[in-house]
Amino acid sequence: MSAPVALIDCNNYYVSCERAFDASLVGVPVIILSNNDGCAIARSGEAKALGVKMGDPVHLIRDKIRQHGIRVLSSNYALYGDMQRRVVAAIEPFARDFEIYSIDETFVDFAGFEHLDLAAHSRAMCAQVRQWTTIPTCVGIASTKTLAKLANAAAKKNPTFDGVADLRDEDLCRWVLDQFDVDDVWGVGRATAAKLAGLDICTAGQLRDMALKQARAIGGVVLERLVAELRGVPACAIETVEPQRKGMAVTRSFGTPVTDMDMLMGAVAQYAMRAGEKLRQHGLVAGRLTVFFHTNRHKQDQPQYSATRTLSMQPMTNDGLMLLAYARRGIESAWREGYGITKAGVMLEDLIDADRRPRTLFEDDSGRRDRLMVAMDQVNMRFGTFAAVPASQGFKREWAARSDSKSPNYTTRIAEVPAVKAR
DNA sequence: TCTGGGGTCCTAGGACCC
DNA sequence: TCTGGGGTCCTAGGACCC
Repeated sequence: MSAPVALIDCNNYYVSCERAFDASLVGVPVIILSNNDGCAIARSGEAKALGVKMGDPVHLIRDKIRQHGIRVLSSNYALYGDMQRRVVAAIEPFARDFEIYSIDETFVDFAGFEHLDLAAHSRAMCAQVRQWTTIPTCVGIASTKTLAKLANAAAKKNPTFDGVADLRDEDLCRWVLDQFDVDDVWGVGRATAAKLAGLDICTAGQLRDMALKQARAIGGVVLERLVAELRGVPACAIETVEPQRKGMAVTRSFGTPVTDMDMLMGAVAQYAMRAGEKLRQHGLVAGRLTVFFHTNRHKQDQPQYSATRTLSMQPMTNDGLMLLAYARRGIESAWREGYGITKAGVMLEDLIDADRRPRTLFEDDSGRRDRLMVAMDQVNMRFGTFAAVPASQGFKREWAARSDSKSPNYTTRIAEVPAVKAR
């Protein structure tokens, strides 16, 4: 028997974060919108019960929102990111080790804890998270990460588990796997589910019983590993050290279409500067930059244009103004008049640690540019994003994404911290 | 008027080399 | 007239995740 693995997952995470600071959101249907206030990306239980689906475009559910008085909020990532820090701090004392898998999910290594009643231990962990953050959580325990994901889903779905499902019991595991559709399994998406349906494999239990060879034939090594995991044979370990990242991106949709190259340049200037900031935060430099922009693909009756330019950067850099210069070249070479551009972005690849950066013969080693970047980071940190920007970015930002109903930065900006009044 | 953003991994196929 | 086989590296694209 392999060591127990648990997945602790926050319920309706973004909504729960908002509720922590606004009691009027408790007990009523709430949805959180994607960037640009485009579609619903998080829903309270009440909103799910009203039939709001993940990814529903908000303009298609206006009637439902009005009819049921659904509360609608723009997303507030500064808040969700900061709350995650607090959630993880509450989990930490209960785990031998852990892997932060996403903004609302953490895998917990329970190796060496087998002598404990792990369900009780997990409930204590959830109680700690709730006390420190008010955020409700569920836990799934199993012998592999894939089974822990399903255990967690079972704990959320079936009230008899009371928030914690332990699938190390084989009979219980079989019973639960037969309850879930194959596309509920972690790693099975639309394409794979369709192939499996052709073989009459429709439940997680049937997928577990599939021949490994056949799994390999239709879904490659990924599906083969997945079937092994469903059988309780670990094929993916808990990653407790954060792996070196391979790329990063800053991309946005525009609030209104952009038809002017200078205006596009303004948006991309902001993304390039932000990308440089992210590189410096992670202590990295990049060797390759891709800039892209395109028209609205949902409107096929309008003229479509999509462009991508990839440039290799020498020397490798994390200097925002350098990134901006490369991005500018890409845009100038790809720009065409006569289109309404609705999205653009800057992506960086070939990332390595800044202190392992290969030196080139003719570069400026004085460090002046590094100091400029440090200064800009400090100004923006202290006076708010966009306090110091290159002139090409402009200050009007006509293209800025919509964010009409964002909650305050309760925990990350001192001016917006909620005040508690004594009576 | 109105449809997100940011990642990872795997595979196939071309270029190139010996 | 006849024209190998195998390895590596890189890139683009698909699939999936939250």
